[in-house]
Amino acid sequence: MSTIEDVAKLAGVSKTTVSRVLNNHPYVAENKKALVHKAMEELLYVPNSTAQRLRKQTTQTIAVLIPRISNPFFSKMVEVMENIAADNGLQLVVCQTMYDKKRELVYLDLVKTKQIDGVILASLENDWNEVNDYTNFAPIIFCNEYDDRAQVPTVRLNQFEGAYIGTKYLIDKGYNKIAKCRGNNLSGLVTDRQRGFYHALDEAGLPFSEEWTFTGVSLVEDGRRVLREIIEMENRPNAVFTGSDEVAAGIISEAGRLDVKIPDELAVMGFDDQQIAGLVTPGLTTIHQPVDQIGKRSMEVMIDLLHGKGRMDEQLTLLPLHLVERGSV
Amino acid sequence: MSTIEDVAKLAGVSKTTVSRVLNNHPYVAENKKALVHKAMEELLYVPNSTAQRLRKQTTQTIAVLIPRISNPFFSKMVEVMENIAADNGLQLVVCQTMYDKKRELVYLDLVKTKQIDGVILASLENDWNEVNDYTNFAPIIFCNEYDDRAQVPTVRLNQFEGAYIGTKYLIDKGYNKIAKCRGNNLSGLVTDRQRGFYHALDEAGLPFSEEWTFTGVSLVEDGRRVLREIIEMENRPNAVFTGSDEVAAGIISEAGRLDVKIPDELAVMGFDDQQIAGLVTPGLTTIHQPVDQIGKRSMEVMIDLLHGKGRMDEQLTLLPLHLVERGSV
DNA sequence: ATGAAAGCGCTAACAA
DNA sequence: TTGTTAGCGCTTTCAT
Repeated sequence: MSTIEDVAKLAGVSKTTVSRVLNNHPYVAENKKALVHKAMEELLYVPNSTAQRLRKQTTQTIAVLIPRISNPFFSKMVEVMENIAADNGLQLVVCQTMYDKKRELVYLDLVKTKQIDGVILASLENDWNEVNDYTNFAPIIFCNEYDDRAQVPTVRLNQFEGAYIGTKYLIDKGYNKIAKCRGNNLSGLVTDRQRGFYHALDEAGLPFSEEWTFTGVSLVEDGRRVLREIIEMENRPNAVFTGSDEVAAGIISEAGRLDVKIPDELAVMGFDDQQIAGLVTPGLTTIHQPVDQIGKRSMEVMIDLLHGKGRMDEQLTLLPLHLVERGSV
Repeated sequence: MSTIEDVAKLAGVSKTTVSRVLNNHPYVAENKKALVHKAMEELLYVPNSTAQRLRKQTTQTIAVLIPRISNPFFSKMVEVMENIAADNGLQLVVCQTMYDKKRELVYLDLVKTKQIDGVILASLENDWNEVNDYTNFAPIIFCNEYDDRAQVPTVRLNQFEGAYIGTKYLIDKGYNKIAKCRGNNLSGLVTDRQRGFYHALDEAGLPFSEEWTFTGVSLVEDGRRVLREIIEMENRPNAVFTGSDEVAAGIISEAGRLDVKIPDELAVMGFDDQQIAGLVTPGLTTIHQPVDQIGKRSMEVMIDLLHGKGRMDEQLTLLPLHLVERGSV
């Protein structure tokens, strides 16, 4: 591999001049510029980006933390983010926490060791107190997930409202025994959804049984299990608020297998409006989250931060969500 | 940020000794080691990985090229890859070509500028001749996709056989007018699938009409379009080999909407065995590709290469595929 | 067992 | 407009 010095020698100029050509500096004579370019081609010269990084103290790399990329919501989000990153000459490192606190901290350490310029948190496993310190090392922003204590830019939806309108829709359709599902952690997002759910119930004066809360539910297979558990229940709910299209799809599919009528015997409310919502039978009535916009806006906020625009302290972007009717309710 | 020099001063030793402690060298007195550790903690010292990279001439980063991450086949593949990469202290940079030749070359340039230690090609847009030169800069391997001219390690399936058994299954079920879909490019994988498809047809003495080839088809929405076109046809096929579960799901969903009976009026053969295959109605009969294994094996081959094990010239891993019956045929 | 010094490849003051 | 020089932070000979 040839270096900037080889090019300088061959072109008969100094390293500085070569560097200037490389960085499109003004004040380089055209003839020297040509000489340098010729030398570069001759030597098949390519700048070593690691050396550039060391010198410039920047990596042109940002990390996005998600639970797992095979969740369609996140893969779509990452698709959008990566496209914008690429357009801006940035690399995107995908970090899957796999719902694990330790893995999350290992990824955050990348920031300490100067391996990345910024972090987009699209999920959060640890308590914010564990994470807060990392904000000293590089810009960290929230995307979709959030925490009230965090003084960092956040791009998200009103999850309280999302859960509220979903639940209210079920209630307005006459369902009065509504179960709900959630994963394992209780993040800002999950907490707000719970609040929205209960608020709709309270408003309508409907009861809620703890028996109707399913936890640790996030995959299609979990949805199948939930349906099987529901139909075995003594006091059986007639609707379920899933908080996830994957879970909802599992419920619907299993219902088809076991000949449980959707929505007559059980109404199913999804969340996300993933592609699958339009492919199951019946189609999934769900809360549409504008995942493209969330991903796009988040990456833009991050890029602004990297360019010194925008402030690191609180700055909230709230995106709209809405209900999509398809037939499962 | 404190550097190795700060630590050395505070501990009263040389930079060299600190570096030795950092790298678990033998021949460091226990008491000095303790001194160094204490100084590190006191200063909240973290090594700067860019400096390490420059010195060691390695990045601990590998890139994976895919069309787009939101294709469930690839998101699952990347999930597996990233987990193994993380376990081995490697970062995974996701590179979406978006089916674009230029973007693919931009990503391959990462290798030239020493930004990554290796490339996993899970798709290929350019002709291999365009790509071959890059093998001089870093290890490049094929995963799933492949090209006969490439002398690089390849982890893949027998796509000829996959297409053959899928098509033969349709024929054995009595379907005799079989359409097929493909995307836009004609890679090694796609070419082999075509050969397998035609081989089964020839063997059975079945005719094929060019009218029954749909190209530029890769998304759910494309599948919907294909179904609409098929039912308008004069000489209408009674089965379709899609080459993609997403396309197949689109066909099935649109058939449901338009009240076309699957498989009676149209049999649908998928490819991949994505999650969605078990969620549509009827379930998708499809060719199972062991995506977990492909991803896992590819990353292992790459890691071996990085460790100097394994040879860069031809080395083929062929993984098994099989048909899964579900009801769409 | 430890340290001095060279240098990985590049950029940016500063000087000329 | 160009070049000299001093590092960015780390690892690794080579001495001792």
